Amino acid sequence: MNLLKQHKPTESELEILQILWNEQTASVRTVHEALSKTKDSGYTTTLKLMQIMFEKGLVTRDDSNKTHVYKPAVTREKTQKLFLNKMINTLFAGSSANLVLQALGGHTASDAELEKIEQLINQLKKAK
Amino acid sequence: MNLLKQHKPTESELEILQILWNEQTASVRTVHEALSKTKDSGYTTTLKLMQIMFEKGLVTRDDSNKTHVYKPAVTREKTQKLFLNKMINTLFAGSSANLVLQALGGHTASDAELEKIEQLINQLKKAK
DNA sequence: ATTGGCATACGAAATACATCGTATTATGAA
DNA sequence: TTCATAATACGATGTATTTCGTATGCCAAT
Repeated sequence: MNLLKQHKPTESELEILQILWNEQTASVRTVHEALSKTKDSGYTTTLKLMQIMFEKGLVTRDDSNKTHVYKPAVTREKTQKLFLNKMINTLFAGSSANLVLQALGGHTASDAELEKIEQLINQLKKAK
Repeated sequence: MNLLKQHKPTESELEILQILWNEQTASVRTVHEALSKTKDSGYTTTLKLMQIMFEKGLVTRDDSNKTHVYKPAVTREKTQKLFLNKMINTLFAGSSANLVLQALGGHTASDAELEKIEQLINQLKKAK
């Protein structure tokens, strides 16, 4: 239970974080309801997971009321970066560009999204 | 032990696959030597992992000699795609463009790499 | 032929993760 | 007040993963 460094969330923890990031704030019940759409595990499973996440420092909670209210304690961006780094290192030989090429190749992005990416590239090129 | 669908390699298995992808072909000894640079677990640990990977179908091996020779049975590309998909879904709200933006933002890519990405984007735009 | 070294096979322990059942507690309605 | 409902706490189980120790076989050099 390291409180200093960001824990690498597990698969299930990520599913829960996703919901918290969207809702900002949620009870176990709310999270469980949302999870149920794509998964079928019991309520106490969700509860237990969120309790563990609390111990790990992945979420905070307000327990002043009977029904505790949870918030994410790590940002989506930081977590994305954590996993991207890991992935770039273990799967893309350290090259972020490799990852980008693979991601763009395999999945279709909308025109608007492509525009955004192009803009970012132009910015990056200017910054040199 | 599903022989049909690609297994999702574990963390340790990915480390081994990386080495096999680079070397094309390697004995347990070779893999273990390479692993030792960044990790310190025993030789039999590496051996056992590679045996399990063989059972899962992640690698093939030639056991006609005393020292078995292993090859990757899954491609780097397929595996990259596997993890990218998972990641895009669980961390980037299903948007590959989000992932690309984050990856480009956080890591610096070389000019040449940016060029390649730009070219790909142009191709994608034309294809519509 | 013996022996030392390196290889594989395999069982078993240690850890992490996901899941659930049961006990207990708080709350609001009858 | 009593009781049903819904929430939390927590222990226990099951499974996957990582790790290692020990047994055993093979081969080459003495």
